[in-house]
Amino acid sequence: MVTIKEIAKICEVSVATVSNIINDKGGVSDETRARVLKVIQEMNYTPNSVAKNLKTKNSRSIGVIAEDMTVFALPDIIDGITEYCEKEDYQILLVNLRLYKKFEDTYYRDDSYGTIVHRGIRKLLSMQVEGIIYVAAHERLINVIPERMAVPTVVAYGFTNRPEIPSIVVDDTKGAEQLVRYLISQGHKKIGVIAGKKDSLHTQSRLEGYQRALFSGNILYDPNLVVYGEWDRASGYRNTDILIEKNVSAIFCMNDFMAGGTYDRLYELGYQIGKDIAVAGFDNREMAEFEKPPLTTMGLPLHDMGYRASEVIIRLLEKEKMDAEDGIYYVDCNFFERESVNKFDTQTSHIDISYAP
Amino acid sequence: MVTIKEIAKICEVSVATVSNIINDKGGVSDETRARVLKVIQEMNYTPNSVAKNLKTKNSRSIGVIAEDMTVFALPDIIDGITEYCEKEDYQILLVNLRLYKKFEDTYYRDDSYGTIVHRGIRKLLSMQVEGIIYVAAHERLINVIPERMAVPTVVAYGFTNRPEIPSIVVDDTKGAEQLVRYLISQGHKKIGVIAGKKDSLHTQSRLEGYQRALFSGNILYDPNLVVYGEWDRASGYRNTDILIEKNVSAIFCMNDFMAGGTYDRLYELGYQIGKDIAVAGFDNREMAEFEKPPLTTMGLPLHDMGYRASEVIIRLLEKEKMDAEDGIYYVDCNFFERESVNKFDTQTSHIDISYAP
DNA sequence: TTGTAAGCGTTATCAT
DNA sequence: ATGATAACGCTTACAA
Repeated sequence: MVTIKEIAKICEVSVATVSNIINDKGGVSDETRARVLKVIQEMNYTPNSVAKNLKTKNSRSIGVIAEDMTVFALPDIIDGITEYCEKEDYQILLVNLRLYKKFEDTYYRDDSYGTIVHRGIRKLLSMQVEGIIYVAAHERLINVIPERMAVPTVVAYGFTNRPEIPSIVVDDTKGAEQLVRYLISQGHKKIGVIAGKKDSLHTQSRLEGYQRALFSGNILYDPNLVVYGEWDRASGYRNTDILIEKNVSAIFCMNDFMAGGTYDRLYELGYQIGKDIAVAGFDNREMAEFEKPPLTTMGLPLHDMGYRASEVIIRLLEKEKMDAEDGIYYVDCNFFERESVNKFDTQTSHIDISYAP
Repeated sequence: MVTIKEIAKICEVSVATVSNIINDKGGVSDETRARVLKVIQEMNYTPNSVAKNLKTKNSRSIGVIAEDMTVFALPDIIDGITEYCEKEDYQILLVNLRLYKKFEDTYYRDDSYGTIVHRGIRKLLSMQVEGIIYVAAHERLINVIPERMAVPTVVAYGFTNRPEIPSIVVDDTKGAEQLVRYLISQGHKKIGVIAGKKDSLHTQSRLEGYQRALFSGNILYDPNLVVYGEWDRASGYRNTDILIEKNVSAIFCMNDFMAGGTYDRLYELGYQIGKDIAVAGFDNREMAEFEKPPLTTMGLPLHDMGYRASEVIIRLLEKEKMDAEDGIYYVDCNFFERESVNKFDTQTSHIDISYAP
């Protein structure tokens, strides 16, 4: 690798001059600048940013800790991170914890993986990253970030409860509210819910969104219309019957997988989705588009959360104040209107197989 | 950040001694070692690897250039890369080119994106990566890698035609052969193929695998039984009729999307997949598992390719010779036997709606 | 306008 | 067994 010293020697100037030219400090004659630039070009010289970093103490790099790259949310989040970082000319050091691969679905119950996280952080810090973005594999409370981090840190797709460590999360409540408002706008009043696991943050927020939409639509909230699933297709299938018995005209499933199960069951029961009954999902997983009929769903703002996370951390690096007082940034979902929601006409009753109360 | 100098001062030894202790050079009394180690612990000192890198000229980091993180193949490939790199204690610098986002599906027709790639490479090189892994978004000939790369380079999920730049690719031929052999083992002889685009490398290799399987099964290769699609669901749907007219007992779709289209059409036609007729896919996309019935398919060895890519490049760094003579490493697919392939009994004829020749 | 030299945090050589 | 010191490639006062 050619160094600044060699360029200087060839040009018969000092390294300081070369350095000044590279970094656009003034005070260099046009003649020498041209000569030096030409040689730099010819020699294909690129400054060694390790040396530069050592001297100037800014690495223009940020560390990204991914709980598990292969979980569906991560690639888009990281994509968003990289987009903004590229604009601001920051490099990314990636640490993939592979938590799902290592512990399957259980790692987040205790904090036993804390030491793995700490190791990742140390590594990144030793490489002089200026900030760290921790990307959770699913949204929950992240409490493995050490006290007194040496560099600004933000958590994407997870909460921290610590104002000094901003979190970037999905605005589940608003997303669900918007989705259910849409259902209501199509004439639905009796809207069943297949919720996720009861202790999930997503479940709680989305339920609140549902309740808000009902309220603003002047519809009584009937707790009997919400049942809890396990986020998987089977539980969507299983819970559909309960809601059908209650004679709902629309079913809001809190994720697309469960909506898939609802599709399956509804199909067996002889319903035509998008005609006899409405189904809506959440997340906008790849399959949503390929269901028959294509599933209307509320897409997670994965890319936008990553983008926002970069914005927040880079603003932190540049010492500007944050705008979210409590350090929580809610990012809006994206609505995908497809074909699974029919207009509901109160006059026309739909197929009714209710067991009658 | 605490430095080695401060540790030295506190311990009243020289920095050289501290350095020797950290790096396990001998010649230090147990007494001082213990004392220094204790202080290092207490002060939570981590060596600055930028400085270390500058001095020793090995960064233990490799650059990963991803054509587009959000394309389905990439996360698993990168996961494989990170797994091996973690074992070997190499760090990853990630550059996400975002080619699909920037150019949609056309960028790979010309090499106009070459300058974007070069910029990424320069950046990585300036950060002193010891090697570069280029990860293509879909398998094809990659000819944007500059001549005379300053560090070892390998391409994952793409060909280079340059022995000095090894490529890691899917063994499509073997995968297809294995899949079709399986079909044959289930009694199928008249096996239709919905191929991908005719000019695709995947199509050509998978077709060869099909032919090899037929040959070893002593079955005549009938070119009329292969039709070409566009890799999308619609073309699977459309081409199904052609094959059905030919009275095939099994359909091998060269990807899962087209298999989905075949499912749709077969369903309309009144066939029971996995009973009246067999369907097999390729790729093992997420949806394959959720089709009804679950689709038997040949999974792409994404993770394994990434893992192998790291192995190859790290071996290159350590100057060991490669084992693939021409620099191409074929990685085996993984078979997923599910429920879409029935045993075919020659005695029993299946539903026949052929238009009769 | 250009050059000299110190220093960033390490490791490595050579003394002591 | 330990320490002084040069060097890695760069930036930056400051001097010329």
